[in-house]
Amino acid sequence: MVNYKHLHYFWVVAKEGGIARASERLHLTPQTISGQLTSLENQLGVSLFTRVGRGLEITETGRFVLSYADEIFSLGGELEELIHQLPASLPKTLRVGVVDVVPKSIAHRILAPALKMAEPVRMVCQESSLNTLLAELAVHRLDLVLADQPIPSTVSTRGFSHKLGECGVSFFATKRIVKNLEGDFPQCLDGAPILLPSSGNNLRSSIDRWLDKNRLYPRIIAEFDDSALMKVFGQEDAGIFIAPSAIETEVESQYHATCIGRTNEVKERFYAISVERKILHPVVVSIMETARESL
Amino acid sequence: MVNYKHLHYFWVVAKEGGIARASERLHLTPQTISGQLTSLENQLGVSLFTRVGRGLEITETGRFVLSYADEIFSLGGELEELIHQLPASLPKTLRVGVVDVVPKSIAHRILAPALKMAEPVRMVCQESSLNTLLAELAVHRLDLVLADQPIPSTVSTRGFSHKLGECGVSFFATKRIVKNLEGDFPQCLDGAPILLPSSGNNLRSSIDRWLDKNRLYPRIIAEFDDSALMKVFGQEDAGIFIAPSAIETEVESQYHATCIGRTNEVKERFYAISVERKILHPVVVSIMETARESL
DNA sequence: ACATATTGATCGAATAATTCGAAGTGTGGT
DNA sequence: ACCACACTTCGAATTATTCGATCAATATGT
Repeated sequence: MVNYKHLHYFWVVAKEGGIARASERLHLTPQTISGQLTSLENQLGVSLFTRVGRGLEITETGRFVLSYADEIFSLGGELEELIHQLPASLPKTLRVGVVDVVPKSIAHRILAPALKMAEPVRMVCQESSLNTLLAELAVHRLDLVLADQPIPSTVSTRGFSHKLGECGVSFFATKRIVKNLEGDFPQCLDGAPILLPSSGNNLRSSIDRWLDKNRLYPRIIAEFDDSALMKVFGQEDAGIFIAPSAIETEVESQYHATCIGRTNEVKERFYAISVERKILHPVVVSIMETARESL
Repeated sequence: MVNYKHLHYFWVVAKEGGIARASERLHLTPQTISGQLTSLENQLGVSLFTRVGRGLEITETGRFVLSYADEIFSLGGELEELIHQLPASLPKTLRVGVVDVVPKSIAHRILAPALKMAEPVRMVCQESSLNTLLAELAVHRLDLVLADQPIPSTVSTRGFSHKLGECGVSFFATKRIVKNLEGDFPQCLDGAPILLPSSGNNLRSSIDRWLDKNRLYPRIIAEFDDSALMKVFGQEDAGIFIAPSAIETEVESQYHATCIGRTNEVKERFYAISVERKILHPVVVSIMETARESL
């Protein structure tokens, strides 16, 4: 571990161009700084300065270290400067990660109550894959992750999954696609162009099983990590696409498609993942309650 | 001054989500960390965590501090990681600042020898105003500044100016401009369109004095901080422009202009400014020697 | 060439900080 | 009610930092 105190002395010495001047600025005696500088060199195992004449000259390695020290102590200075002029009471901020397969309207429905609370809440949303988000959650950069599956047991991350609800899935298609479908739902899916979530995804596995059971073999046009992107492709006549039945009407109006059928044999489930077993964050508590009602 | 040791403990506690887990990772007892954390809060004058249940919850201020700590200690880690895998002998790097009024070909002529030395030298050039460059020089981010004047006495910067040489100035113009000139040099300058260095510049003052003495009142079309930009305007028929006589042929061929006359009454001087009175950097030494010969 | 001021390095003692053991408080689970 | 857990407080032991005294090297001025 680098000693930041030593590094700081080094930084001042490098910027002041000598121990003597550095000692004035730091209100320390030169012998102190000289000693600490030598400690730093020993700890790092590199030489930072070379004596030349009666002064010091920074080495190339020293320059490299200096460039880092510059950034580090600029940040430190900035922190000190800003910490006191922070607004007295920062708005409560809720940091949410949304797994990208979770439909945006579902996410909105779940998160909306947070914004309607008595005390003002600022929400910061981030969208990514489950693994990325779990990593962020682990280091407390997120308060909550919205996912379509509980925390996988293969992941070593500490965390607890809270089921928010589940619902069946509906199939959607634009008029142009519907026109070419033969037969009723679900038989019409056989041989039809379809857009699906990527393999490895939880919902995808369920759908695959269901299609298989019903001897339906649609033509897979494309696979998506992001459900919104999938829907946009669907809107552009790329193929049949899927969404939770709970948001049927939103999908129909937003993407100009019609629901061609639904099943309750495939369930899409939604989970809130948090670090603590017991939910502490008051905003999260209210989210969980509302979610359980509305799904 | 923030205590980076305390800040580091805070960082680990925040990332691990508690003092107990942090103490394991740091191989310290919880009471140590608890104490140091309280010191940090007192020093900063803000509260970073609040007790909730039997654990800690980070405050909004804490989150703010955490975001800085994250960057700071990531940089520190990066530094530690990279410091040992640095190439054993980094190429000697010479950081030069060139004041923008100094013609590029002059700068090249002065700096070229550095690249032809026995040991490999990497050169990093930066172009800006004299004041900006002197500030960089003061904090040892530059080894050398190439300027058209010695270090101004009004500036508090420590530093020493070494005269590299001087030469007269030549006047250039494109064919289209020459065609409209009346009389011989220097009378032809009177009333003629001219491009000049900005006011406040050293060379500019000399030129003004010289023009005045000779009762020449050219029409000043534009003023430039950057001599290269001025020449480009000259090339595009904007007016007569000026360059040191030493680079007459380069200017003529590069900017498709002809020299219409020269004077030795206006001298352009070039200086190398360094922090130490005695030049230590071997590369700089060789630059100075060659420069004195070639100008 | 010499004295002198300036700069950095080394040693050991005084001072300041960090750390840990022991004991205490409050909380949550059974 | 009890115990296990997480954080605090207090005082003593340990460790790190700082400074005075001293030395070595070098540049500057006479």
